[in-house]
Formats: sequence, C-alpha cells, structure tokens
Amino acid sequence: MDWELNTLLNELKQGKEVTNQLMKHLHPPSSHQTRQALLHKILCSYDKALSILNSNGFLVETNPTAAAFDVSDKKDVFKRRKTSSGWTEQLRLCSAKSLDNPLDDGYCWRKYGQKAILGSNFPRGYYRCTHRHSQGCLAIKQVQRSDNDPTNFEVKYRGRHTCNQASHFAATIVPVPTESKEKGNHSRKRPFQLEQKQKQKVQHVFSSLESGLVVKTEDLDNREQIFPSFSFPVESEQVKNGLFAEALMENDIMGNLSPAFMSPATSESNYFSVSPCHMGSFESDLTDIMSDPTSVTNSPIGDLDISSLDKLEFDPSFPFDNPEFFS
DNA sequence: AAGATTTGACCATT
DNA sequence: AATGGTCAAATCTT
Repeated sequence: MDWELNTLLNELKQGKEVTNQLMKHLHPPSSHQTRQALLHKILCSYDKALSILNSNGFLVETNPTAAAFDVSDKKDVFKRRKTSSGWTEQLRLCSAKSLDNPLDDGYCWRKYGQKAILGSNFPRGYYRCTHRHSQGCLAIKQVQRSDNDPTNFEVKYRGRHTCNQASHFAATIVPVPTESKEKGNHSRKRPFQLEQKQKQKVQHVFSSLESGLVVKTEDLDNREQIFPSFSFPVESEQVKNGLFAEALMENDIMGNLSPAFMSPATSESNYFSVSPCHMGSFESDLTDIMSDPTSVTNSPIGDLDISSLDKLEFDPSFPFDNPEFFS
C-alpha cells in the first residue's frame, strides 16, 4: 500500500521533473535524441503511475498518441463510489464521439446478458471478464447508454481484475478499425495484421460508435465527480477511415514506446492499458481512497497538464490507516 | 470448431 | 408481482 503510493507519487514527480527538463531543452531546442529520450522517460513514468491506478481499479483511459495534439476535450468522467454491498463501483460517463468506447477499456470482456431497464431507453449490457473461468477473474461491468445523451455511456465496474491480460496487450500493432459487424460488412481491408480478438474488439468499438451517435446528453451526479478520466477524442470518422497518420507519426516520434503505448487497446480506444507487470498485482484499496471526495481533487490527471499534476497530491493528513475508509 | 453474442428463462431481491 | 442480474441454449462470427 505504502509502496504503491510512494511509487505512484515518485513516478508522477519524476514525470513532472523530466518534463521540466524537456521544456528547457526546447529553449533553445536541443538534439532530437535528447528530446526523444526525455519524452520516453516521461511516458514511462506516466505509464507506471497510471498502471498503478489501473491495477487498483481505475481504468484510466487515454490516448497517448493523441495526447500531444489535443488535451482540450475532457468529456469523460469517472466517478467511484462504494455500493451498499461493499463492492467498489466505478461509474463512468464517456462520450462515444471521443472514441472512448465503454466496450473497450483495455480489458477483455465477454457479454453475458442484456436487459431492458425500467425508465431507460436503452438496454443495459452485462459483461464479465473474459478470463473469468480460465483465471477466476471476477471483474464485471455494466454498460448502458445514456437516455439523455446516447453518445454517452454509463459504465459501472464491479470487482477488480485479478487476471493477467498481459498476453492480450503484448505483441500487437496499431490496429485499423474495420467495418461494423453489426452492419453486416466484414470485408474491409486491414492494412495491419491483427490478432483475432483485436479485430473483433475494433469492430465492436466502431459498431458501438456508429450506433451510439444518436441522441444527447446527461450528467449523472456531479456531486461525486471524482476522477475525470483521460480523454483525447479522435474523430470517429477519421479513425474509421483508417487515418491513423497522427498516431503512427507520433509513434515514430516517440520511437521507443512503452508496451502500454503500443497496445491495441490504447490506440483503438483511448484507454491507457495496464502494464502487464502490474496486472492484478495490487490488492490495496488505493482506488477507494482515491475515489473518496475528501481524498482527491477534481483535477484531471490525465490531461498531462503539468500544472494540474501539482494538484494531484495526497492529503498528508489523510487517514490511510483508518479502517472506516475501507469499510 | 472455437469463442463470442443474443435472448428468453430463471432466480433473487424488494 | 415487478425489477434487475445471471444463466445457458441457440445463433453468429471468424
């Protein structure tokens, strides 16, 4: 627990520090290699920090490749709260337009049900971790399109991933989405070879996007808006047309990217995938602490805004040892 | 053929 | 009885 917090803070601090160094190198501009090395270092730090958050239940989403270009639109919202059952629950609003798809958060989910919900225009989808049986992972999530804004999805997460999805994230290439399978077209060319599951996933993303762009917005309850997530929207049409130029270019610029940055989940969904080495490694209640309104600011940690990182400080007086915060 | 999704049935809770 | 969550057979996709 302490170790995780320290690591998290250290990584964030280091990210900030290295970014400052980079800033100096930009005035006047230094060698390309130097900048590249610094960028890589920054990204690794954020990678680790975010992985820690992820491993504790935060599905911190981002599109690292787009981050450098657009950090303005932070539509997506995370809220975490405790359920009466004591389960941790993550509530998330996300915009379909931001390519941030509720069906794709970097994890592999398997749909096991769908139910019409009273008073809701859209059915609620029930998903559980694909590795439920193979690895006994009990993580589940519910996805429901917002009534008021069908471009938004409300996603509830329950349970933590105890599975190791490392293999899922590893050794994949930036995918190019294919046609929606729900539309019955499966014959699009794919410039890149994708793993089977990835192809399905990509299709899913875009089928949802297509079907998602129908009505308009709602906000759940702002009171508990705790953790605005990373959101680096990419025009869905762009992506659908396979225009990954920016992403590819960015990858090129970055050169040596961390595994997470190479993950398909990242590039196709704006999610910051979890580093394999951290998957399911932590069983602390960091996320619960983080989700408590008293323990975290509303600063979006995901916009890579250095100044906002300053606000991401744990309250030193926060009663981490107080059992009541974990009950 | 294997794995994922769909969807009506079933179950638990209120 | 109504509602939400899960199961599981049928179906679909690859």
